[in-house]
Amino acid sequence: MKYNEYKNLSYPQIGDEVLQFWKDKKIFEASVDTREGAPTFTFFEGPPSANGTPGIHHVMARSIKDIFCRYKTLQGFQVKRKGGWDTHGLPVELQVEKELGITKDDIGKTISVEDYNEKCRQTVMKFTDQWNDLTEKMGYWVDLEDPYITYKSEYIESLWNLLKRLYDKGLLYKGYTIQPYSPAAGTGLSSHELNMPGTYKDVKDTTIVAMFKVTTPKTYQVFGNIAGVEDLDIRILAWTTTPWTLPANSALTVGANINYVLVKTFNPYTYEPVAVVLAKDLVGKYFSEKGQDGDFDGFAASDKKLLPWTILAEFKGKDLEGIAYEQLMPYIQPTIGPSDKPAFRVILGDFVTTEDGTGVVHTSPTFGADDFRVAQANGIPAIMVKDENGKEVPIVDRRGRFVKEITDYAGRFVKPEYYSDEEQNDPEFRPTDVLIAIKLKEEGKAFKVEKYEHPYPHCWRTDKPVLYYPLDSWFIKTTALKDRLVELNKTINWKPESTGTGRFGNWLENLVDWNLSRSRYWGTPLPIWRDDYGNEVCVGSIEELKDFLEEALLSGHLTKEQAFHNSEYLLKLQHGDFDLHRPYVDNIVLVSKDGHVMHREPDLIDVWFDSGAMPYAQWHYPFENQEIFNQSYPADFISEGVDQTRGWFFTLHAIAGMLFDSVAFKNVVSTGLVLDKNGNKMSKRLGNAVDPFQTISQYGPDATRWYMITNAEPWDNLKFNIDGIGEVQRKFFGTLTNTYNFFALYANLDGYEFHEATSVPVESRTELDRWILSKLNTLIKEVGEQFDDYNPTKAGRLVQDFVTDQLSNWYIRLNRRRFWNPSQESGQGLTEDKKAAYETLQHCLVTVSQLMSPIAPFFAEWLYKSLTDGDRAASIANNTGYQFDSVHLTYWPKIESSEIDLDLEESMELAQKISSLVHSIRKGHKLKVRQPLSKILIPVLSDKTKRQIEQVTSIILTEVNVKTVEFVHDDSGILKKKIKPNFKTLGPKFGPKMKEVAGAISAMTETEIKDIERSGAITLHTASSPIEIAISDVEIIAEDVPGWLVASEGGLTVALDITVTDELRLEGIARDFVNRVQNLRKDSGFEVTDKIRITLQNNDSLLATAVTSNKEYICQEVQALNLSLVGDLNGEAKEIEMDEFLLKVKIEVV
RNA sequence: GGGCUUGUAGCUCAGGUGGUUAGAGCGCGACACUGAUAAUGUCGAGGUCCGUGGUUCGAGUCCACGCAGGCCCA
Repeated sequence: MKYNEYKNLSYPQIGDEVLQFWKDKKIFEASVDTREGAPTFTFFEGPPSANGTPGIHHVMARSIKDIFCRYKTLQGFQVKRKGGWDTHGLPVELQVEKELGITKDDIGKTISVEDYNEKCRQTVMKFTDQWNDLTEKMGYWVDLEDPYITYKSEYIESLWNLLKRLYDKGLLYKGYTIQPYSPAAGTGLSSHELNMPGTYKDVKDTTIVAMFKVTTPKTYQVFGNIAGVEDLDIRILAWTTTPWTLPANSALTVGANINYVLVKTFNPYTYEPVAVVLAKDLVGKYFSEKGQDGDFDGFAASDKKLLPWTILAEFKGKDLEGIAYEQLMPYIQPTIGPSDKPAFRVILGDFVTTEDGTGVVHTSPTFGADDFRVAQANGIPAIMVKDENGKEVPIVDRRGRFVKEITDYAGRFVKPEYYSDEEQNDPEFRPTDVLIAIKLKEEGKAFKVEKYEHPYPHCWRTDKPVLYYPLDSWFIKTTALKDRLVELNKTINWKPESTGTGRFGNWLENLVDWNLSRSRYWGTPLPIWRDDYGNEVCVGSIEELKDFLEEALLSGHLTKEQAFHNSEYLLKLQHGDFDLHRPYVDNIVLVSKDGHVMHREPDLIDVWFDSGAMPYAQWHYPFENQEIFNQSYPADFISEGVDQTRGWFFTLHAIAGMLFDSVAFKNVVSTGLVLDKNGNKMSKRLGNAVDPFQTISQYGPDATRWYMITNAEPWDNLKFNIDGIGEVQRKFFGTLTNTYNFFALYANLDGYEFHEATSVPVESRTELDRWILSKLNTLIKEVGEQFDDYNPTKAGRLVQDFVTDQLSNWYIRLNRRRFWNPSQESGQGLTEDKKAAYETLQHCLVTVSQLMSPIAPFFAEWLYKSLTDGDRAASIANNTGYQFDSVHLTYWPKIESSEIDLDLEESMELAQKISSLVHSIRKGHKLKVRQPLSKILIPVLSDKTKRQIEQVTSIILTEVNVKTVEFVHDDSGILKKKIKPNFKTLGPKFGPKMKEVAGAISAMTETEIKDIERSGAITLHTASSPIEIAISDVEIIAEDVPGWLVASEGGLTVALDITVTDELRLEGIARDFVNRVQNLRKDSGFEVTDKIRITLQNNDSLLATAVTSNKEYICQEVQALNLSLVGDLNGEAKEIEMDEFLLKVKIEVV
């Protein structure tokens, strides 16, 4: 047997078998090796972390990656894809802590850093086996033999090298960020620690609405028009729940589009006249309605409980920008840096709301993250002091006390909770916030002081409130190259585009410096050593580290212990069994040129730097593989989830742009999420997560991949419904398998073999053959275009529609007769016609296997091999088409333009439409297809349509079981025409008069329609004026043939003669008879090739006549050698129901 | 709160540059076929195109404002 036939095909089994085949024959390796020397297509693998188990969304993400790599391989590119593992970072640490039942506090106490990191190293690869297993089973081709692993020394060395390059360019610097900090514990808190339950507690704080005095109001336009402005004491109101930050105030932030008002009133504590600025929406919060436009003159004499007030002016926040005010608590003057502007000004910020407060935010860059950001963006300096080493520090020390420069409160804790219980319980005790409130009231700088209850974060260790506090951090100065990064981004092809221009583009536009520092244990150490005297080195390689170590040892400035650690490490470096992680590198002490010892900055770097550096570090560049790197940079293609936009996509882009003035990737597909079928996020906790292993073992990898890819475009979220996979399996894979089996069944019966040299020339094949080949070539073109456009969804849908609608439902169905025509046994050999049919179908199927192979690699392989294995040896010998062992080693099919016949495609479309219309009429009149009818009438208004229909007439006739097609021409006089306005052309001409014109056109008489057809134009008279209509402004269709049954759709009309003549009736009965005999054959278990003898009991003259007069036809159809009518069958007959007869018949194999 | 994104039939999705009657598959109903048969085909029912305004002769499509979901960031 040449083509394997399959009963009860199991898709998971195909997966297993093909996987084994790939392994045995090393097909993946071959798919790379056979492209040696060809242009490369570079793909970067975004490394997953193997410390968790893979989920169904990984199948999705990796299918996308796999698809384009396979596609480009088919296109002839060499596509190397190195796998990788992300191994550092917080999730690993957390998992280890969970497993060991410890917290970060235990590190260095109950467990050494050394042991802790060792545990991380083991844990991080914990599920590697599962990942590898899934990778194989889902058919993701990636090199797992030699993956990059981010914790390896080579990898880290590359990172150090990149950091050194940044450092040398002055792009790596030490600054600070505002982070949650616990003075009681003396440590910063991660966002994870801040999200722990119980962290936020309701506390009652003293809050102050402070009054910031505007200097020289009349110089500002916004106040300029106010009468008597020079006499006003204008104060901007700003509310704070942390009064202790007021001495550090250096700006006020307002919302650009928020409405503010200037309100004339009195200071509620000093009763001095004043005019205050606050958000309009919040006026009601501070002023009672009774006081509006109240008695100003009589206020002094009143009990002063009711403040009179009146609105003097209203303006937008943006009108206030730049206004200067007097420093509220002038203990310390800001040091103005080179890029700074003066402090104590009004600036704009997007985080301002009118939910509470005054709509003006008191801004102290050292004690608020928003404050810091907005201040930096506006060049506002911070209020800082210098410590004993001349280093700038905030006005609150690390224990939470004011520094000495804040004379009134020097040494006081800013939060009462930092005092001991005893101190707090002293009746004389006043929290610092209260002292500040009193002082401001006395100075006439407070508008309102009150207690306010709100949630505030607390340190989970000490239970004391957290401060937002500036902590040292290392930064990459991404802002310095922002413009270039924006430029480079414009050259990247983003799918979808909006991620690139929107999410990513906006992110670049609003870029801040990249904070590299992480206070952790398991990660890449920052390779910077420094002392307290301004000396600093950045180590860029292991070689350098050796040199520095040697220098340090020779310097004589090390203690005994330091020298011991250093020489120990140096020895390890020399032997190659070193570890660049903590704690080992922490013990290295270097010595500066002027003889000071330098310690490593204790930070680790952001893991995103690890992954963003993979283009270089995966090859241990620049220490090794320079050539490979140069060939494979930048990447042609990457793909990850859209959530990576500010993660991996950014870090890749930033490093490439800053160090190599290049993009890191040219094309990127950012993928959406995989949700459950109800659109909820999948999570193990909710139990709605789908197990990828189970899915693949149940449905096989191909249906799973096909479903995920064709159901939604990659960047849309996918609502994953397992039933959808079943549907894809039945609909697409089932149909395709059936189609193949159909081919195999008859090809084997006929002993068909493919010989390229003697194949039937395309031009001498049938209409249907040429049509499907034309469709096929169109398909190749379109699928290629979609893959080129990185749209696998559209590509897959095109293939699927071709297979189900065109190939199976039209080509195969209409050609069945050709295939089962028993030419071989009747001694004719394989006729030219049959051969053409096999060749056409086989070619279609092989091509389909290629087109679908990127998406469904296993099934495509199975299909390809089933179709071509038998021809392999000959093909190799003759260097012809089917020489490749695997579909994945073939080359993308060439588009044979000469085989594309769009006119024929249109013809066939007409045939399909006409057939459908006839079926519809038959249906409406309960005329089953088996009853032949005599005539279809098709009105045609153009010669082209007529010719196109004529080309496929025979196909239509067989499909709908009608004897003839007749065309009704325009001049026959029996057509009834309908005229419709063509709005597209009429629109520009008539515009507003459209309704009138459309009405006039619809009302045209038969004569007028003839007129416009003849002369190409006509003048119509509407109510207002005569109008000129051209033939192109209307659409004329023949929609009715009076006296006939008619159906029409889209301008195509079909009329059907439903008269059943006696002759047709007999023929119908004969067909019915054939049908019953066929059933009987099948029920009796005869072989398809068996010849039979039929004996029919003559008990009805109509039936007898029908059978006799169609005897030849019947015999041929049911392969009867003999058909006889007898008087009585003596009970040997089978009784079968026909519509109106009781059939008594006997069949036997001859 | 901000940026991006999605909303069309019971479900999953199509619907260049606006053109009047909005499509497909599944599901559902009916029928046909019975030599692709645990297949297959045909026909049918099913829609306030998230809402409200606006632009236009004409809006599923363009604009504005909302509502609901998603992601990222605060």
